[in-house]
Amino acid sequence: MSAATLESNVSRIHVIAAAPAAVEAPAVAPLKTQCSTCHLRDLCLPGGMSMPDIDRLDDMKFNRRKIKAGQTLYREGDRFQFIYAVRIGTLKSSLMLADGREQVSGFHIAGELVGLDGAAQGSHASATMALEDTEICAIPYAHLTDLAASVSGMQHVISRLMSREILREHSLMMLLGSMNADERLAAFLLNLSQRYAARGYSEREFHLRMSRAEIGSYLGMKLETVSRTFTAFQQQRLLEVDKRHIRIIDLDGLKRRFEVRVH
Amino acid sequence: MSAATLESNVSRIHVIAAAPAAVEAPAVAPLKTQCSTCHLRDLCLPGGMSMPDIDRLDDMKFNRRKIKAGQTLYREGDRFQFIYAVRIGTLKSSLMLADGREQVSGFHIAGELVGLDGAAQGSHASATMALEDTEICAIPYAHLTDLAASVSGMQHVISRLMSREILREHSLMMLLGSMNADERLAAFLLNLSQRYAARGYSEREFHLRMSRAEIGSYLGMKLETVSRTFTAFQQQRLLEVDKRHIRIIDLDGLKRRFEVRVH
DNA sequence: CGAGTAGTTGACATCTCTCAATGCCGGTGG
DNA sequence: CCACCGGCATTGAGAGATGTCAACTACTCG
Repeated sequence: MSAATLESNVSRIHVIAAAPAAVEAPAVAPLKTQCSTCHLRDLCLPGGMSMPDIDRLDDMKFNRRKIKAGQTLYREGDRFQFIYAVRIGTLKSSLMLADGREQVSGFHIAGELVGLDGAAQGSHASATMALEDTEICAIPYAHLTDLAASVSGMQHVISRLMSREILREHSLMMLLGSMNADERLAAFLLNLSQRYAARGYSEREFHLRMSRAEIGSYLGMKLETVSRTFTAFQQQRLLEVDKRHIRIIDLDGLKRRFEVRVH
Repeated sequence: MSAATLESNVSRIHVIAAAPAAVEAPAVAPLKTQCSTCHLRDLCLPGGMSMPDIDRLDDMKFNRRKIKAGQTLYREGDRFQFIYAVRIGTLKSSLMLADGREQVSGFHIAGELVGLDGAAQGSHASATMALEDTEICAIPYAHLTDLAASVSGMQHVISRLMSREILREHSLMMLLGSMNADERLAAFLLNLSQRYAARGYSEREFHLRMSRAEIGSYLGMKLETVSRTFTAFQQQRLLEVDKRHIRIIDLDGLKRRFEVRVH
């Protein structure tokens, strides 16, 4: 059921502070990862790259880190050094208004990349924290751009990643700007469903890793409204909801209620 | 007053359909532009680049195009070939929901870049049209990425542009997700004010190029609410509003009402 | 001059928020 | 082992903000 338990026996290393950008692998290194043998390679950074290009990625041997539930990967204002690929677990990114209001800007699951927002000003504009015990690959951004100079395809990969992030935010803008509560929650659930499906999990049954308040912040509504909308969907026999466990009964019904390509 | 009339005597060429990506300049070429002599160079693509790098940009000799008010630069689904730098005028970009609902995703003025959203999938995700007679530089994206392979700084420039776009959208998400009507309109006006100021125009007095409905769509509210909020601001002596002409009386008051870094 | 578009304003409907009470866990400590 | 506590979720009632519909004005363009 839980993605976290499926693979939680991987390593025991905790690197919380930013790791030094060591290129040479020391004799006894922290756990390193190669893209070519990663089970997420088609979804993640190397998606769409040619084998020789992926080999060049392998040369970089990315550091892995574990982040416990509730710990932050980076905060607003932190120096931008890495982008991060989620291996296992779930992250949330959020923005802060001066008066403390929070806006969740995204949830990230295995195979997704986080941290691209830092490239514009050299520091992160958002904060990102783990919603459950999570493991990531830290990809030194400078090395990636170096690689882009020599590997022709890499330039495109970076651009595509960023552009994909722009598209993702487009969808959220659409949602926040022109949809009501029902449509927002339906869009959110359908989007999650698709992303789980793409990773081989059930598209109809999953466990939410975020609270009602976090969903609400992401969707621009209050937690009570999220809760009421869940109840309404349940009464309309679209879903079965038990706290954070969701079972979609009528997927087409949900889609009919709202058809949009999110992400 | 109007930026359009200031410089409308530039050229008379109209290229509406996507121009062929002609690299070799024909004997009698359409008007070409060099970044190094452009009055917008500090705000636009070459912003922050070194002189030798800008010289490389000059070699590309971008085509200019004029777009009349109401005409579109590209539509959702069009092949992604160019990014566009606004020289004169104003553009709006928008996204479409299946049922026809529109969400304005941005307004673009001189020195700003448009079209980056196409890089992810090779086709544009949004449509962009001119709100007044507008002139742009068409920058062939493929040439830009070619250049990135040879000019070390160019890779960073592209990434920074995209990341800036991500930040811009962050602000809009913040706005749509966690602000009320007053705050939205205040943020919108302050943002415009800053952008005009950065271009040497008045930060206190300007002419809106977009309708109430377009502002509303951008801010996630109905046109009537936009209108009422304008009236309220006027009654609070924050603004003087005469249709699309805005004069900010109490800039600090507006900021106090809402402090956020947008764009 | 007439039609059409854009903007404003009013009255009312509706949706979402706010505040408050309650229930349901899971963890902790007596 | 049980009582208690804190965090999360649900639900209700009422308030407040924004949307809807409609009327009216001012302009612009033919």
